[in-house]
Amino acid sequence: MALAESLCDERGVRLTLQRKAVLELLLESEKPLSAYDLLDQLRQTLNKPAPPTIYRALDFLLEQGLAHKLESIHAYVGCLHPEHPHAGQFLICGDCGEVAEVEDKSLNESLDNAGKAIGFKTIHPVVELMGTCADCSAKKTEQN
Amino acid sequence: MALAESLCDERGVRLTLQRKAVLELLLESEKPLSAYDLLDQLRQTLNKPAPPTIYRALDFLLEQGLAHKLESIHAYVGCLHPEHPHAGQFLICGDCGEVAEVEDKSLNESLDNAGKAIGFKTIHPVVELMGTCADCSAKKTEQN
DNA sequence: GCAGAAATTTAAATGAGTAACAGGAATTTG
DNA sequence: CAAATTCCTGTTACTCATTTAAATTTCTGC
Repeated sequence: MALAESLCDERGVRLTLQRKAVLELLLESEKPLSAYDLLDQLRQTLNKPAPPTIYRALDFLLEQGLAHKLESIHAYVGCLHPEHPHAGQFLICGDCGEVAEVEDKSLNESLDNAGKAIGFKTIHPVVELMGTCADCSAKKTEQN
Repeated sequence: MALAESLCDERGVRLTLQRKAVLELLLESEKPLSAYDLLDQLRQTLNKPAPPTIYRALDFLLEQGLAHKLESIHAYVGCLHPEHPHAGQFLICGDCGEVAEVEDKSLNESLDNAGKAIGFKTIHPVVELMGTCADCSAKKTEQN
């Protein structure tokens, strides 16, 4: 969080109240939050935000690399290491809803190569693996 | 299309009128179609379908591996080789909107491995690369 | 303090997807 | 063939997600 502030300072962009509020919620929550989750939670603290407020804040955070959007579940997570731009991968557990962000070197290389054969220039890769996390796998085998 | 029919026959599932209509539209269109695009187009031929009709047909096609959903743009494409289940990757051009489906061996391996380190079991990988296709890249450099 | 830019609020519309329930066609089973 | 079951379709209405447009406020540099 302090890191986020100093980053914005360096870049000369403003981390305003609602932007900070949204980022805080995302970082505190272990699970990804949808835009409407954020809306509901912020209704209690800030002065009655409407959808555009949230979406603008989210757009800002995404641009600055402070948050990520998970396309396959329409939800957002805070980024844990926003200091360098990066293309992460997300492991999304369908049972408990938790998400792990990883950055696999060889996977990134493969991604780069995948398009090259046909001259495709990748700008933003979306890699989201839907499945079951270690904890939930263990719970399942226990039950049987 | 004939392939789709014989596949459904083998599996003992029914490729009904509206399912076939949706699949035809997807296969004919070079670009992905959103559920509402399909809705508009089918309004002219079929008898006034409502959203659930489309979504049910799409669900069926997805289950049978006859179509794919592109999560990052909320659109659907017909699958070109539905005979074996597979985990494809999609290259989506942000300029012209065209989509190429590829299946990269080493990429698939990397995907498998990415989760293993932390015991994550991948069920359905979503890999969509947003970028610029060869044609559109060429057009851009021409202009400058 | 003031002009201009950036950010926010408000209201309203569109796009995406789902729930619930009633009605029909098709296939099985007696 | 008729009854029972299942699967597919139609309709209405709703929720969630996202964007547009316009009016207003807040901030920053001069």
